[in-house]
Amino acid sequence: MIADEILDKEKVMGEDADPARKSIGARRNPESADAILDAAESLLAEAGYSGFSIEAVARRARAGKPTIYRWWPSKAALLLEVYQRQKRVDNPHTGNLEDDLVGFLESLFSHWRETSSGSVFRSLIAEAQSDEAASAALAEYATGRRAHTGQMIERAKARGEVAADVEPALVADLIASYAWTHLLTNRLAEDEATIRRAVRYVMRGIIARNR
Amino acid sequence: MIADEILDKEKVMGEDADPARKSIGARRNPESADAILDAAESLLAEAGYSGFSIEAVARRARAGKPTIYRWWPSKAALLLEVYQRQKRVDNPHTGNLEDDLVGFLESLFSHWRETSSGSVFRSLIAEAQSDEAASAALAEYATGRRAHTGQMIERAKARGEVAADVEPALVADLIASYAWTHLLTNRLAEDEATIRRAVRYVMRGIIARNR
DNA sequence: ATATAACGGAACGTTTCGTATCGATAAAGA
DNA sequence: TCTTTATCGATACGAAACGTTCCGTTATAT
Repeated sequence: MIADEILDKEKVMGEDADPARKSIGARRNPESADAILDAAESLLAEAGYSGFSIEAVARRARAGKPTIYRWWPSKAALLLEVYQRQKRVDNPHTGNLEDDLVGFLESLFSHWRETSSGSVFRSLIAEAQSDEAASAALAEYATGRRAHTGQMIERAKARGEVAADVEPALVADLIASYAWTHLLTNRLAEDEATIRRAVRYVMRGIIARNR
Repeated sequence: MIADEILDKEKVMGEDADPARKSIGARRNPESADAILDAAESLLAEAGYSGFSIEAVARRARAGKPTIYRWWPSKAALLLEVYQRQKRVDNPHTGNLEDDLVGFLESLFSHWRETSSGSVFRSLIAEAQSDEAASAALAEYATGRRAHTGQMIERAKARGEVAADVEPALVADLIASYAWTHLLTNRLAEDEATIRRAVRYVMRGIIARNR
């Protein structure tokens, strides 16, 4: 087919991850975009949300402000992509729900502590208070994340580890809330024992009695 | 005593709520201060954190910006006082812990929904991401609030309603986290049944078995 | 080789923060 | 009654950041 060559080139050059882009010729320079995202991420890691401004990002990335605004319509959009680019914490599956939940929270906390991810997420929450798009994106992400954790509980329920009348989504909500609040109040340094005790209260409430 | 008259006058005029004030002659005009706080609160109620700026507050309160900065050192400080001026939701005591917790969450949710309190609190959380003082104040408030809820659980424990090995502070943390997260993700409209189901999971985990 | 388009840099207008200066006003003391 | 003092609103200011527009350059695609 004739279009193949064009498609190939577009694939190589474009990395067009955003299907909402209108103009045909519009495509990012991957190097430039990466430098901008890297700069934004490192600024957030160093100074948190206070140090995050489009101009500071442009300075650090040696990019022009118009370049940033060409690809990201607002500060919130850039923040959002930095956030989405980060690696997800995946749910462990040890065969024991309590260990799964504790392991999940521990790796989430350490991920938030040891990378820029915590700062980015806190900034996104802050931005969501004054930006509608960020608020919607945050809500959507939170819903998806809860569903993911819910599946972890669903599997335990299938194993008979969890009582039949337990709603995994609600339990996942409790667990996720615990994590969020600790992030927002600078209490990520909890050790495993504390986390395990908190999880145990939830566990005792949902565990199958007839074992 | 000789000092009585002077003290009386200071009491009438000053309403010196801020002991950190340095200059002796410095005291707020209560009417002016109230107008400023009212303006800030109504702006937050109408447009949320987006509509909150010192200049907008000054315009609405028919006050000068320097007047605001004379009494509040920063945007965060004003936000904080608006927040602290709001009425607290007090913990019910029905003699049944589950009813207490559900009642507490319900009245907290409706208070956040139906007054400006929710907007103010969300704004405070946002501000805490870029202002150190707001962050410290938020952390302090959160600690105190958890302790308050913890006492509710402590009472139930004294009644024998809760297992002996339960740490009230940790359970209070779970409950408060649930509330915060729902505020931040625009999920305050939950009905009583949903809240009760969430609380029930916690309850089942902490309830005394030997009843 | 030429047209296209993204790029960095600079400048612009706007908004907001927080500060400084000014004259007016209202209350306290002599 | 007159003077002093402190607070008030108004206005202007510098600094910073947002988001936009223009320009000359560089790199890509045909």
